[in-house]
Amino acid sequence: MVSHKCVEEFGNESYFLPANARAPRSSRKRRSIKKIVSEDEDMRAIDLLATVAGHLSFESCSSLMSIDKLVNGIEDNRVKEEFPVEEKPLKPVALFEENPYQGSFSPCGFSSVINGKVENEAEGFSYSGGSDACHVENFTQDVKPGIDGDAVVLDGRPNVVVSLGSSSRTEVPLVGSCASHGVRDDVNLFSRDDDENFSGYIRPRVTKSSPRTVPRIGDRRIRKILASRHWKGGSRHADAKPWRNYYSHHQRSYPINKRKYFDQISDDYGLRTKMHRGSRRVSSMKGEGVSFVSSNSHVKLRIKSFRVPELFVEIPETATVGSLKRMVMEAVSTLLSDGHRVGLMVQGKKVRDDNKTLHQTGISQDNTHLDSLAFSLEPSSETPQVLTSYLSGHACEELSPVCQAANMHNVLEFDHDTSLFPSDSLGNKNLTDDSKPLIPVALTELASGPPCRKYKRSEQQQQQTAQRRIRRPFSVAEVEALVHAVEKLGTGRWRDVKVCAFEDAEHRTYVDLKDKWKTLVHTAKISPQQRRGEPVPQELLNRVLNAHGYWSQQHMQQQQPQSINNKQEQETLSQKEGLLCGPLSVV
DNA sequence: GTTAGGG
DNA sequence: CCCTAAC
Repeated sequence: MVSHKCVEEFGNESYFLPANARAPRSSRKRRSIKKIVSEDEDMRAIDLLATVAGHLSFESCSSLMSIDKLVNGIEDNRVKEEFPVEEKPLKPVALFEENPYQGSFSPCGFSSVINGKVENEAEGFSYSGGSDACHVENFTQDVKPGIDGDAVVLDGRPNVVVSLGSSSRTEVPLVGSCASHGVRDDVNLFSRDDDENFSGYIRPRVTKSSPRTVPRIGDRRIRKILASRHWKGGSRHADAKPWRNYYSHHQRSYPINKRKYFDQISDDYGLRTKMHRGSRRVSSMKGEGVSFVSSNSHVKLRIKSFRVPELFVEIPETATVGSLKRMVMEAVSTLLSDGHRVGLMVQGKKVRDDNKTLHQTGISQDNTHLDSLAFSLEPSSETPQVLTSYLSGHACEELSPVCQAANMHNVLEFDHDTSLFPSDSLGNKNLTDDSKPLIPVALTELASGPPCRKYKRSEQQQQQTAQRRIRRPFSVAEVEALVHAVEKLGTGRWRDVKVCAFEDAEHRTYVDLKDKWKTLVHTAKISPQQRRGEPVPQELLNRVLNAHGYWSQQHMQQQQPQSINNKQEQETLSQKEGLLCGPLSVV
């Protein structure tokens, strides 16, 4: 709560309006333009990608089909197991451990799919997506920039590539009958974790006869968009961005079961639940909804089903149904056993802090949002570092043989609930009528001169593709210093704040400070239960609100200088500024 | 180079 | 933390 008294005090003594303070930028209209441009570019990118997907699909004479039924077909074999809460140790796959974010780049750099080509931005090394483009309308598509996976090369041909989440990289040989038919028998599985970190595999393809040069269509802007999308994986906040919405829904865990099946087994689970009432045990991966059964101070949950991360399957149409079933079964089994953990969402928000009590999280016996709780399976790794694995030199070398085995193939995908496709903010109803999940399979050709040499990419690539800085949460001490500085200097003078209070903190830019202040204001406004990370003392948050309110008011008055205001006071206060920088330094 | 704001 | 328009 903002104390009126405090505000008064700040206004009289603690806050200083700089004599040269400029009108707040908020008074300048510019955002609207940017937004329009951005959306437009998004649309262009989408169009391009639609073409790609359509091409790929059409080219391979395949049609999208749901393997939902196939998934159901393996239900009888579904795994019953407990899901350990504790995380399994991550596999040491990251090449650049100091920066887990590097994993966002493909083996030879960032890859994006543009008009059927995959471009490796960093190395100027591209693949091409086969023959002439076919436009297929009403086809939804996706891009998977930066993908991880292990190529399994058998008999010189790629076989099966499965990548499940961040911590599990599993190679599952396909046991299909078509292997003997001389048809490439490769199956790719893609999985997305709950944090929008995509894991998967892009198999480049070489069209031996047409080593054409891949035009670098899609200006850099588009590639940046794609890259940017990928980075969004670290974001914790849902926003209204069309792509964001898309990913939010499609990269989230996907209920492997469908309603039909669910109904069929519901009774079974009811029984089972009773048996385990009050127990921590979870004996099923099924069931989506969760309901409460209250009694005394205990919260009792019934998990009707579990979500597993979305899977993508790529398989030749000549493969047998049986092989596909086995493959899916293996994938699911692997998913459950290899480095996944349980995720919890309450009212649409992921609960990451394992130390919070259920009550603090909002899970209480008097909780009335019975449907607001959801469990999911998710990769045990939060960061996209697995993707890094493909940055290794060996991955690049493995690429070549893979590329040699170009062939048509089909892409199947798990059927999605239409409800999972929200209308985006552009007004596009899921982009297309029978929109399907994206099928970003990059088929390309190896461009001339593979610049992808072992252990040679890092320097050049790191220069070309600026690495995202690691996340460095602000300590309470830093927050304190920031609050103090803003109290004195106000918002809008972030450079001064930096110089005065964070001069020696190399890793804190004034933009960082500005951003932190933004989040602090937000944090101060939300309920303590909704806050995450190291708790900021309420006292500090109160100061944040006070200062924010005060300076906002100052800015308002500057916009509309109706009141003559106290010119002399400003001057007086400005003179004091010099004294303020001393004790604020934070390292 | 800074600032503001959306992502 | 990133990106970028507008200064």
